[in-house]
Amino acid sequence: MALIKDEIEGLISAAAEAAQAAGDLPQVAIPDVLVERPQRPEHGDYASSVPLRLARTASMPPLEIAKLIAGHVETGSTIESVTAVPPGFINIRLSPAWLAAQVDVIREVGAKFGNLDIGAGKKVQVEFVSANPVGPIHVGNGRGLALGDTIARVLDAAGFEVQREYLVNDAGTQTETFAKTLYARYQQLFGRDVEIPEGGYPGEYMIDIATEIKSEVGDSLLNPEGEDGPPEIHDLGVEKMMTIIKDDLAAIGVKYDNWFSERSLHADGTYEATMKLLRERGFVVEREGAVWFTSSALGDEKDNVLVRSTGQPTYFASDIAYHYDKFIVRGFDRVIDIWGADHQGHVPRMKAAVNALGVDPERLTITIYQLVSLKRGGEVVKLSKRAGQIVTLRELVDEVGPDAARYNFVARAADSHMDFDIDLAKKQSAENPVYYVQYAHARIAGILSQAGERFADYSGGDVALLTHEAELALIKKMLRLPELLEQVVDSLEPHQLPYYATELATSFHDFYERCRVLSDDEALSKARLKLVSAAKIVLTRVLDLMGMTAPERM
RNA sequence: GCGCUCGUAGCUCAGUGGAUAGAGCGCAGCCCUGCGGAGGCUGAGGCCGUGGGUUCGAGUCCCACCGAGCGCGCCA
Repeated sequence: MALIKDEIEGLISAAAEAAQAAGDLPQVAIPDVLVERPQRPEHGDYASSVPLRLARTASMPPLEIAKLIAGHVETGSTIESVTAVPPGFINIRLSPAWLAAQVDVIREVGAKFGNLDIGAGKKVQVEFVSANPVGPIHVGNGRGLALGDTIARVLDAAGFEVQREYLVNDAGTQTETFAKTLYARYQQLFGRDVEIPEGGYPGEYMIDIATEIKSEVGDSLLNPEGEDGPPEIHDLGVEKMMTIIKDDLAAIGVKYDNWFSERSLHADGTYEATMKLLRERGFVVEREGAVWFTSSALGDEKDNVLVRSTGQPTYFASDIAYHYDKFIVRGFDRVIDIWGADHQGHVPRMKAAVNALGVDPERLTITIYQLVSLKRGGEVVKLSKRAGQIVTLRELVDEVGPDAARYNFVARAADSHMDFDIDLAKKQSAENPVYYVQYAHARIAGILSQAGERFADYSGGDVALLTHEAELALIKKMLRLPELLEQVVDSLEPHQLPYYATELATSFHDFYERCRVLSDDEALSKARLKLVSAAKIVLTRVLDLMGMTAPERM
């Protein structure tokens, strides 16, 4: 759908050109017209500072330029007024009649309100979390989950063909250590006096998995004492771990479209094909007994090892093959990788690698989110799988619920260092913005169900009766959603959504306090019911974009 | 030491180079004989880490410094 913002930008742009054509304004280059939303209502609904930026090149006072351009703006039915104000802003006010009419538009568009077509069906992959299958999903991963899933939802709304993917690292040294730990636990269940390996995984869940395996296959995986465990331990363990992880993800409502096995890259020849391509393109050298990728030639600080002197490929080599698969085999137009800040040093070499494969690095976006520190009772809890002191995402979701967990994770910009105070999250659960927003929805549902008794059909309501300040403010807020989505698609910063949701709820609550919906005035009641139902559509949509529910009653 | 990120109200955080810097929580008050008070309204609380610079205009861009997190492996 066309954005009113774009329309206004076009009108101002055209007005500036018209002013030039009329000889009012000198023939200088006009900067891109971008309208902003002023903070103060007396500055109108949209504003442009183009005159201020034009003042120097046009060598005219900005206010005079503003007046000239304002005089040339073609005000149709959408715009109420165009005014030039000091020091040189053009303020634009939308027509109340046009605003009121948008209520019918929103109701007509329905659940799709906010959708954009900027994606034009392009294939985008969002890969996020991809935690190694060596332990349950922890709270820190929750941030990546909320980010990734929300980005995917927004891209989907913007017309991209989106795939959510989880890379299962089933081939690395970490899962080997995991398998050794598991085998030690397994042996312990048979009374053997063995200890879990150095750097292994001491968590309780390992005993649970071992017990499960024992109950399923008995002692059939037990090798003679002193020997390593059979490979089946590894595969069975990874499989069971992935089942736990999938449950954890389901608990917070994230559904992946694809689970990609790292091992498959080696099994199906993708890895070999990738190395061959890198070699052909001259980015591979052998040195000190290892095989290196010359990333320093492509802007990285240093070269990186692809194949260890032991013959084992590094994680980095697998990751290059993985991206070869994403871009060249599967043909995604765009790939978005979401990584924690502990992988930040990996970004330049991954970009370099994609470049080396002959893929435009612009097609790969790597979003880094800062790590989460957990606070409990004012004390910082270290998040470490190996220390066994993990706080699982499941624990958090069980305590605060999936909606609150999601809201809180997505509400922080990825760049910001996040302190997640578990005690506070629990304590505030009744005073949370989460419930503030959901309450607005429940209130609407209450009104609508009550309306059913008196106004079974309000579809004939005349929205032109919606002229109250609070009504118009609510409509304006609703109309912001598509603009916001455009912004999120552009920045990939979905933390704007929760803030918008809160503002929308505030606009509704304010309207509710000031305007009685169900009254003796039948015509006005019907018009307001339309407004309320439109607000319900938009609230539901923004909650859904964050993966949250819109409860009918609380 | 070098690199990335951050530093905004008591706390947790927003703030596409624009006009008088915002929200939630917390704090002090006020508003229910009409649709859900998990609500509304008012108030207190800020040298936007420090110092320079760019600009008509800087919380926002650049540089330096201070402080915090992360990284700098033939780990992932």
